[in-house]
This record gives sequence, C-alpha cells and structure tokens, in this order.
Amino acid sequence: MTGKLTAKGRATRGRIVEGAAEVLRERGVTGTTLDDIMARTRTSKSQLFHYFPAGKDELLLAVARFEADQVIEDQQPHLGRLDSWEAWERWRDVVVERYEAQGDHCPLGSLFFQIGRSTPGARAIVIELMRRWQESLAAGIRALQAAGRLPSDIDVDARAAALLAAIQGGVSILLSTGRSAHLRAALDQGIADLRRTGRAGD
Amino acid sequence: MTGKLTAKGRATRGRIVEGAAEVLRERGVTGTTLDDIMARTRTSKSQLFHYFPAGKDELLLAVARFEADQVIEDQQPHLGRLDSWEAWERWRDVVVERYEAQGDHCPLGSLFFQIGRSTPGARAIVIELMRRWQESLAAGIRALQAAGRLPSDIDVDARAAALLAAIQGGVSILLSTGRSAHLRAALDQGIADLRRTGRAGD
DNA sequence: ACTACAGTGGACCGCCCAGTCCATTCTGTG
DNA sequence: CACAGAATGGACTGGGCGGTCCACTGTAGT
Repeated sequence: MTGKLTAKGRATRGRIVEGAAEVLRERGVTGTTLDDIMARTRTSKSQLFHYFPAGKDELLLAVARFEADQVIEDQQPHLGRLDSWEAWERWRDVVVERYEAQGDHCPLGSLFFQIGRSTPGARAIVIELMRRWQESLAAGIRALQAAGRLPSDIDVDARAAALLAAIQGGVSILLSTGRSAHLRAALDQGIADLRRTGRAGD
Repeated sequence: MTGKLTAKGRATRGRIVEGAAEVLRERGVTGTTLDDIMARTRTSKSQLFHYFPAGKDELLLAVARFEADQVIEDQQPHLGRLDSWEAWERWRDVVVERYEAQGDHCPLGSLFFQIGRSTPGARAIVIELMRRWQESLAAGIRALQAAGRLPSDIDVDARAAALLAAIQGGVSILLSTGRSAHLRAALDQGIADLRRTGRAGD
C-alpha cells in the first residue's frame, strides 16, 4: 500500500502524521477533528483519505506508531548504555525531564483509549514498545552483572518488569495529578533497590 | 443542589450513576451515548439533564467519583489492615485478582481522558484517590515498623509512593497488553524489596 | 384538597464532523 | 509529447448525538 507512493507522496504522508501528532498532543484525541489536522498540515480531506483509506482510525494508528518510536528515541542514547551506575542515574534524569516537560498529556495513552485497546493493531504497538523498553532495562542489568556490580543470581526479567511498571505508574500519576514526585520516587527506589540487591545478595 | 432531592429523586440519581458506570465499562467513554445510558437506566433525557444540569461532563464526573470510591472499597478490608507480612500477601492477591477480573477496560482512566485531566474537578478526584491509597500503604509500612518487622529509619512516604506507582504501572500495562505479569512483578518485587530493607538495614 | 415544585416523557433541533465524490492538476515513464 | 496514474482541492451529505423545551404526572406539606 505504501509501495506506490512517490517522493512527494511520502513527504505528504509524513507531514500528515507528524502534524496530526502535534495537534493531538495539544487538543487531545477527543478534541481533534480531521479539519484541525487538515489546517495544521495544509492538506485537503481527500488527501487524508488518500493516504489513510480506512479513515481516522487508521491515521490515529499511524500516529500511535510514530509516538511509540518517539518514546524510546527520546531516552537514547542513555537507555542503550546502562552499563554503570552513573549511566543509570543519567538515564533516570532524562526520563524525569522528558515526562515533566511533556506535562499533562499522554500522546499514546489517549490514542489507545480512542482506538480501543482491543484493536489488534493498537495492542501490538504497545506490546512491542513495552518489550523493547523492558529489554533495554534487562540489558542494562545484565551489563552491571557482567561488570561485577551485581550478583549473577538475580531474576533479571522480573526486576526489569517491575522497574518498567514503576516508570509507567509514575508517568500515569504525573499525567493525572501533575506532580512528578511518584515518578521520581519510583525511579529512585527502583535503582536503590537494585543496588541493595547487589549488597544484600552478596 | 443535591439537597432538594426527594427519596425517589435520590434513587433515580443513584440508578443513573450506577447504570452509566456499567455502560461505560462495557462500551468505553467514546462509545457511550446518552441514549445508551437512558436505555440502561430506564430514564428519559429530561431526567439526565434534571439531575446533571451541566450535561454529559457532569454525569461523567459523578461516575468518576463513584468509580474512584470503588477502587479503594474493592481492596478492603485488606488495604486497611496491612499489619503483618501475611496481610500484605493477602492484599497483593486481592489486587491482582481484582484487576485481572476487570480485564482490559479502565473505568477511571478512560473517564479522565474524556473529561480532561486539567478539569479541576476531575483532577481533584484522582489526587484524592491517590492520596488515600498511598496513605493506606504508608500506614501499613508504619504498622510493620511498630511491630518491629521493619527498621524505623526508612523513608515511609517514598516507599509508599514508589509502591503506588508500581501498582499503577502494572495496571496500565495490564490494560494495554492484557498480561498481568508486570503487575505481579511490581507487587512481588515491591514487597520483597521492603522485606529486604528490613534485613539489610538491620 | 390545594398548591407548589420535583419528577418524568419524549418530540424536536441543530451542529459537528467523518466520510464521499468528482473535477483538476501534477509527476514520472516510454 | 502523451497518457496513466498519483496527488490535490473542496463542495456536499448524512446521521449521530448532545442539548432544549414543553406538557404531563407524581408527591410532599399545609
């Protein structure tokens, strides 16, 4: 379907997705109409349906994919190099900073409430995002093990899963209440507990 | 405003809120119309606007309040008596069970995406819910301290905040992916880390 | 029983907005 | 240059749904 796009077509499609992402961040899913997106991206209705034949849902799905990639990207290069305690601290700072800056809108979350979590396409995107995120955390823990900073008998996957959950929760609470205290606490305690595992399990 | 309601009026209002909550859980916020709620609660449109003059948003807010109370209530009496490690385990089981049963819909979450997190009324509800929840967890930790099962120098609020975040995240991931592994990991690790604090800090 | 007001029924309105359609203009390829 | 198909513009439609209005009925208090 995307195979028959010319250079111009690809550019327009990209402009639509990025522009739609902007508008959705500002107005929220419920408050965003196709006309808003048309205005922002300087496109016509026929273009929207030309590139996303299934209509609004298909477009929202494309934006969701875009935003999901963004989440990981915004944490790089730190998330990819969690091989020392200093690196973990730097990553922590980046995460807190990113989500504090994002404020009280959740591009991905709101998107999924609209599309429906049960939609196979939507669910696949979140699952993939979580998998990648957790895998990076697990890799970081393994790197610490390799460096002899953590014992080798800890349950890496469970720790990575718990840490990921803590972050998600911290972000949720930040979105709902506007306060980042929980996100900070989750990250600080999570990393501290990991360190303590090293000492206590020794 | 609620002062001038007769017994019949109060009953009807209650029926509307509870019925609306049901429909919203089934169809989601976006997929629920006032007509759906009318059908479910056997009411007419004029009744809806009679009890909720500001319209749909006011009704959704009332439902949000109802659901928020439900969240705490569903964890009782365990959440209120976290005074032994066994109690903590029982509570853990209840939480996992409750959210696994709830499946992939989030009554509160979806409500807030619709009403808008920035709405003062909506935000107040979440903040109050989080406060109550976290306070119960903190009370539980203090109870363990009082029983001599935990050292007295730990940062109770930070631990409670981190634990709450972990739960929220576990639930979010459960909603998005349909898998409760993260919620379980978050609770298990959270409680285990708390116990370890006792041993390591001793 | 009367009266004031709460409670109820349901027809009606009007707008918003996703989606359709066709006419027109570009773009690349032989 | 020709022409096939992609890209674009924008008027139009249809219905879904929140919200309004008024008429009618029940009910509590004197």
